[in-house]
Amino acid sequence: MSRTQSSRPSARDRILKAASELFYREGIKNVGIDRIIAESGVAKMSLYNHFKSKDALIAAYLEEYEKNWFPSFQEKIEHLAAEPGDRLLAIFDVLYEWFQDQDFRGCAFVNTIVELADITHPGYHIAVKHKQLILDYIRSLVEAAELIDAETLARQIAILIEGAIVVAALAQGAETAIRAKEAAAILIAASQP
Amino acid sequence: MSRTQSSRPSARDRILKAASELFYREGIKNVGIDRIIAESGVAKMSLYNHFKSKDALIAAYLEEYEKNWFPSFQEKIEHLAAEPGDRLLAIFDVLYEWFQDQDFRGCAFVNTIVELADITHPGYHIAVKHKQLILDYIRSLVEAAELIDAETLARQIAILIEGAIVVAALAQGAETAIRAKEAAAILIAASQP
DNA sequence: TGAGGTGTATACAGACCTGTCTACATTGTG
DNA sequence: CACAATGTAGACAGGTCTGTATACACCTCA
Repeated sequence: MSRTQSSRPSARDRILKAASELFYREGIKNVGIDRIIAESGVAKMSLYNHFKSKDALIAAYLEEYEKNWFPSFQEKIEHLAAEPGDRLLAIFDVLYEWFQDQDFRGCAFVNTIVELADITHPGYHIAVKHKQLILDYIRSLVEAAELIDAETLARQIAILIEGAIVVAALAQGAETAIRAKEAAAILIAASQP
Repeated sequence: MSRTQSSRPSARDRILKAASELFYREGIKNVGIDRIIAESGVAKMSLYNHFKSKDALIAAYLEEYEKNWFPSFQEKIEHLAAEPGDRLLAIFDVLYEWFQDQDFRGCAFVNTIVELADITHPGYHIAVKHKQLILDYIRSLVEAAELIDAETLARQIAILIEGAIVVAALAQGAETAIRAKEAAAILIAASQP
């Protein structure tokens, strides 16, 4: 697994970390294998021993991203609010934090799909699964809040989330999250039974 | 300008047409110059006589796209509805049509920015200008409809539009436009003076 | 001590990509 | 007709990219 004595992370971990940062910040097609091995301080053969190809590395990058992103997202929301209705709104406070990150550059999954432009690439299904997971979580909150027409409301909130991410990334304005939150509040109020 | 006798479009027009289709459908980085000249039936030197570089062609592609997209968007909306409040909702009917297009693959400007990942690229400013134009148009409709807090409402509707585009592109579901329309109607109703 | 697993360093093959060069064909205009 | 502008065809230089091959170093465990 990891090196026994040295505290240095394993080659695989360093590759994934470097690939994640570079792929997200500069785009998949703009980052070559040589950049990744230079950044992670690993030999090229080590990379190809751990990952069959660049496409496999891309898929691993998305899986790694998902494994970290969603639990962290959910944890932050549930730390901010206890009631399901409040948690729906807290989503946008978490987005607000995220948008303020210096390196924020939109959704890694959406960006990757745009760059790949190929629904047969393994990364496509990981991205779709990711969006499904978020939608399921929103729906569970909407249902727990006992709001009417849960499916529609959940999907509308998902639209607000995606829209806020795109607008914030393009205009570089975190306050987009606040406007989206106000819009979500109005939709939720209109869905009271 | 154009060929006098033959009805064949000029080389420049054919290049732009081929580049637009290929760039949008397959992504900028996935389409090489050779593909474009093959598709447009033009010599490579003709392309480089009309466009200084691939980057210049990308910028021209975005300018061309903008020149067609927004007037057509506006025209369709104003054909569908006369009152400003109705036109705000008609936006989403136009999106619904667009999403059903076989080749729909999201917003060309957003996709290009994601692929370039470089705010110094000339294409970046064209894309930002495009989004500003849409926001200005929405704001003018909101103001004409005499709704309160025009700026906020306009930006919220813009968020719904961007979100609908992303969700529809990812899930390949045109009905996303209808859910976004219902959400917009609720926001508009809440903004009645 | 010696074997095997893991990582390193680097060269290289082969594909592809942008952009340039040269030589030739076509067409409208004075 | 002759000239200039425009387009064609294709070779090619120079760079980048992915993925492979080779030779060597280190560490662990028997």
